[in-house]
Amino acid sequence: MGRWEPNAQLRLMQAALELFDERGFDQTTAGDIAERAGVTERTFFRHFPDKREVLFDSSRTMERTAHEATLAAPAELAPLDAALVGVTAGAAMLEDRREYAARRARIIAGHPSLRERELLKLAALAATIAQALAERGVAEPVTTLAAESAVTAFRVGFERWTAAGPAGRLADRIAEAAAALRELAG
Amino acid sequence: MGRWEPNAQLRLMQAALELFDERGFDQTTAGDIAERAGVTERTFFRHFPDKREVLFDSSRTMERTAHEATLAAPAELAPLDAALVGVTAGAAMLEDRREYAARRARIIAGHPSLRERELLKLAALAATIAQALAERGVAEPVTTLAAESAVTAFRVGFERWTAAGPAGRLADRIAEAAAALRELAG
DNA sequence: GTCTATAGTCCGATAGAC
DNA sequence: GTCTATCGGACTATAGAC
Repeated sequence: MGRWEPNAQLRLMQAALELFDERGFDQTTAGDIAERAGVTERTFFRHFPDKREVLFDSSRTMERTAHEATLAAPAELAPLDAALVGVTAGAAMLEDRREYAARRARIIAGHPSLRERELLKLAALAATIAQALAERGVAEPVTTLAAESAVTAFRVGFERWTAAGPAGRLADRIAEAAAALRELAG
Repeated sequence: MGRWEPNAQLRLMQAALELFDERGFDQTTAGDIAERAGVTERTFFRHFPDKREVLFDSSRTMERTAHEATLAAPAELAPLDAALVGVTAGAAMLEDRREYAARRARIIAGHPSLRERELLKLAALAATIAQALAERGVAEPVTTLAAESAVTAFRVGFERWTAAGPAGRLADRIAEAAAALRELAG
């Protein structure tokens, strides 16, 4: 046991989610979050470069996973299929956290500034997958088009997964969205 | 002639583009832009809710045009085709401003905060087109998937149009991207 | 850990156009 | 008189500099 409670970063993330939910993003200052987590405001900004970023820690992990899975997909898969393997692998870490994911998504949907940040993260995810496709020998503009399409399928699938009804698997919702996309483009 | 020079908003937009280009987004304050435009900082924020927005005035027009064109597209067109008619119509206002568009795109690409805002505008464009498709009687999730695919084609086409080589038409670059997207999905 | 600049908001006041 | 665009100053929170 050190001088401070451990896991300051995790405590900050939890405190932020609670406070944004309770009083809204604008009504929550970085100082408020730090206080609830038992640290100073300065410490908040040492862990997160800006106030919004505290909600997007998971996206780096997801990006890395998607990149690796896209690279590791069977060589005979077409670009779009490989990209879908990637996003689906990245999405796997959400399967058993539907309630948390939905709550977080609701907070993000409620504030344009958070939507912006989410779009940036999804664009980064698409860029990473496109990069992996390029490493598989796929050429532009197919890399970008396949990666963007896969991320679109993820987005639509995620939306339906969190929407309502019985849980089901996120991977299935993504596959359904991808099938619908293929049909309308074919 | 009134008390002030007219067209304060346009002057602010031009001053902002120049300054962002000359010294960069971070090194330019709202006060700097206002000064060059001959107004006060306070006036800047009356015209634009935040500093980034001064670069995105055109996107509202583009959105409206795309919405109308999607609605007015021949009834027999499939959802993706109608959405492509929409984005292509919205993109038409850029055809004779390639140099300006490329300069603006370069500035945006150079700053994450501006990329965020652009992604938000493109998401709004996709949402508007999806809305138009819904008014045409198309159901979810096809509305969203077709609109997102059309915007992806626009994005890739725009990128190639501004990239290099002889000018050519933006509409043609969008059509090529759409064709490539169809092929990889089919 | 403190100090500072910038973004962005709120209030009231003022001057011209209609 | 009403409407709209401007200005001036004070104020908070973010975020980065020292």
